[in-house]
Amino acid sequence: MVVSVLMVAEKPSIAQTLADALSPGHKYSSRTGASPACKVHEYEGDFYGQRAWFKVTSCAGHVYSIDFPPEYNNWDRVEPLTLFGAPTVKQEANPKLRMPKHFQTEAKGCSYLVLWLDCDREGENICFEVIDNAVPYMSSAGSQQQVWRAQFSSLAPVDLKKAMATLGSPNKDMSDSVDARAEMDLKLGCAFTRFQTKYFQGKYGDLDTNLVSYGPCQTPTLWFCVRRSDEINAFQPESFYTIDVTVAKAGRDLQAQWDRGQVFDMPIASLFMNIIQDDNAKAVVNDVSQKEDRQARPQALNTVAMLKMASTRLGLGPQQAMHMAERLYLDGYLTYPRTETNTYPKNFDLQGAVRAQSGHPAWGSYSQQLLSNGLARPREGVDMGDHPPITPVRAATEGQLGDAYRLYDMITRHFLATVSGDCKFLRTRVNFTIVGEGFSVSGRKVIDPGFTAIQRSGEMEDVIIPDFKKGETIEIKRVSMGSHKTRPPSYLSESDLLSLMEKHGIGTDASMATHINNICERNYVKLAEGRRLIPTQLGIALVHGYQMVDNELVIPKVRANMEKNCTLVADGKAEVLPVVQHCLRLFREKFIYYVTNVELVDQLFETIFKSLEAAGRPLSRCGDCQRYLSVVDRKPVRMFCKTCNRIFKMPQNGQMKLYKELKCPLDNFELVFVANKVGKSYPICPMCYDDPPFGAREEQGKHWNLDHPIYKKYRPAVMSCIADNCSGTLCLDVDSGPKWQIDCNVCLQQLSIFEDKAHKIKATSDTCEECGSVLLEVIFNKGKSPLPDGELERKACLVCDEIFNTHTVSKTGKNFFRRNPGKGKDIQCICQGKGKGKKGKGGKGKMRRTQRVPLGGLWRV
DNA sequence: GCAAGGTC
Repeated sequence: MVVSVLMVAEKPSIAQTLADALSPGHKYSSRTGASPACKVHEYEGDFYGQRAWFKVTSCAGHVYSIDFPPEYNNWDRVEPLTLFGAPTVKQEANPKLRMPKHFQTEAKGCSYLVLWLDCDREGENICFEVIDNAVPYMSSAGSQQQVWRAQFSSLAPVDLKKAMATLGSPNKDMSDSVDARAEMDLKLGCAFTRFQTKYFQGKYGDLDTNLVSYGPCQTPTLWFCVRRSDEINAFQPESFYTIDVTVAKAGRDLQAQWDRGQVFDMPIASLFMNIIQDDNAKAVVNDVSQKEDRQARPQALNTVAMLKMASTRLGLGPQQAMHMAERLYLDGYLTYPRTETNTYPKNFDLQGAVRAQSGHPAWGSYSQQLLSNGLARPREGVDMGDHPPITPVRAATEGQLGDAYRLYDMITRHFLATVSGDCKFLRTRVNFTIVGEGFSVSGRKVIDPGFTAIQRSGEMEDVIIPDFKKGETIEIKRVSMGSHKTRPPSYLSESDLLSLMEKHGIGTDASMATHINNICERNYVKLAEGRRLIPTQLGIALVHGYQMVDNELVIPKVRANMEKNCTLVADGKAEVLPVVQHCLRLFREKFIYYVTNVELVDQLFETIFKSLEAAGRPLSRCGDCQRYLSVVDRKPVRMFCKTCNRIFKMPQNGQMKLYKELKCPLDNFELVFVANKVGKSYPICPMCYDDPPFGAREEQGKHWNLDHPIYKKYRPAVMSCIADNCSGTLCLDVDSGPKWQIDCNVCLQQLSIFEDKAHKIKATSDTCEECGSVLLEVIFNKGKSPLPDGELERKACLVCDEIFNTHTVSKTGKNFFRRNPGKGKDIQCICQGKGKGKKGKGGKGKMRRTQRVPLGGLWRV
């Protein structure tokens, strides 16, 4: 019997590597599965003594990502503090890839599942995402273990085969630690980000960011930049002095180095100066030494090293470099670009990789030379067991790669450099004394350029000096005292920042570039010349603000502590729940403290940014207070009412003007015209745009021009809502007759009038004598009136629940109709005049009739 | 609209 085995890798390229390594004779067929991204490779082989049909496929990273349920994603209605205790849901990380479906279909009929995900915590976590989708659809494996985990430390065929022979089980603890980290990151990141964003955007009109974000990785990343900027600002320059001696030999002037380097005392420097300046002073050579020195060939490239080099040598930002490297990887030019390993695995085919370059127009001959002379043994480094260092796979020209060629060129030259010899050079040092003070002149001559022949930036220039002999006297050409000042350090470069992040464990090889990009995008730092990161006033205010409130919010320790706690979970020394709860409780406290002390941060913002009021320009009238709303034209574009203390989100693109001074029929706000250069121009109501009426939440942010169906459905502004604390407007649903319904456009309270009976209602200019509310005019159909006769006009007060007959066209004279409020209770009709009620009980001239009030009468529902 | 982590 042939059993089926499903094997799953972390990404498509590894599935292919697996099939190549494990299928007998490299014979396998490939097809597309339910996911457009992940192929399925199939072959027949042996699985622990059974004949088996193998299906090798992959994920594309995580199947799921964590988020809040939709109801928690409304920034206006959810208090950020509640996020700490909010539930979370797992969503498909990329629904287009249809990964769950992919595993469900491939799992059918399989008895065994072998998980080949990357051997790190994230990989372990993805194992369980796969298990959740696959196992319920698999066939029984009898008494055998059904789910297996391959543990491999390299992707070399030998290692993969070894892993296949020694399968283990997935580690739930490691997986749990990832869930723990994800939940904490989500909750505290979102809580702080939402609070800060709303707080500062509600106060300032010229914040130059859409989002005032906080995160356990991005915030410490910013902290590094601000700390350096603080150091620069606090820097006090100090004077120091040098003795600059120029000697001459063979017609050449040579600048000598003073053995003391520099002194910080002016009198001392002058003293030496006086001694040396003596007319009789002589420079006598006391030593000439020559030493062979070498510059070591570089280490193999891992991600961080590549990003640093791309930044310093190519001027490419980490994010940009990462994208290029990914492209080159996907197109088969490079090995996987996300790796921490900077040493080649033992069985890495270095020869093959060099041979692949031997036909290249720029470095083909160099590669051939390397091959014929023999490759140098690469330097040792760290093997993290994830992926080999970043290495070119096949040769490519500028024509093939376009823009990305620069990066490819850098990586390939670097690769060739790692298997080239060291750069050897001869250092010559001539020591001489002038009245007992030591000086020297140095020269350098390259003996063997080694790797610098291919890695241009490593190139060294010769410094040739004439020959000197011990004991000889040299001519002193000039002596002077140099006065200098110590200089502050520079702003951090991208490369410096990457090093710091790596050192402090902020982010991963795959995410560091994103964190740096984030702080740029949020306008916390600006990229300056030499790819240096200068914090903006916003970035500085934020970091200094955190420091004043709670320094632990911003220092790298924040991340380190979380990681430490997650490690406890991964090592099985702690349970997920208590760890997550502990950390969240801690951060909840920090959050509360931050919120209560945010004024400290705000003090810093105050000096930098303009208040909403100062930044806005008056545009249109508020529907509630009839004063002018102001618009803040910079993003996020918003309007605000100073009097009502309310902010209205507005469309982010387009010029805003007043629209014919027309008012929104629903809420009386003056309409605003949004003029777009591209696309449509349209009028909107600030209120309806920000908070769509009648619960049309899903339409938030959409255009609410006057053609919107909701404006046709409702006859507006019947009167103000009668609910407590509601400023809404009661609007008549024009489609609802004859069972007329009146809805509040804000609190959504629904009222209805005279089920089945009323013909038409509208607002009048009369008010109720008792409560002062606007009275509605209610017109009944002839014959359908609860009253015996004809067509009546009445006015109704929604607040007092009363209806007044004001006029009748019947012959029965003046009627008065009153109703006792309450569902199911009787209403009474008292006809005054000469009417004749069917069941009239009153005497002459007075008629009484009772009728059961239908449910859904004239009271709140 | 938010975090950080995978990868496409």
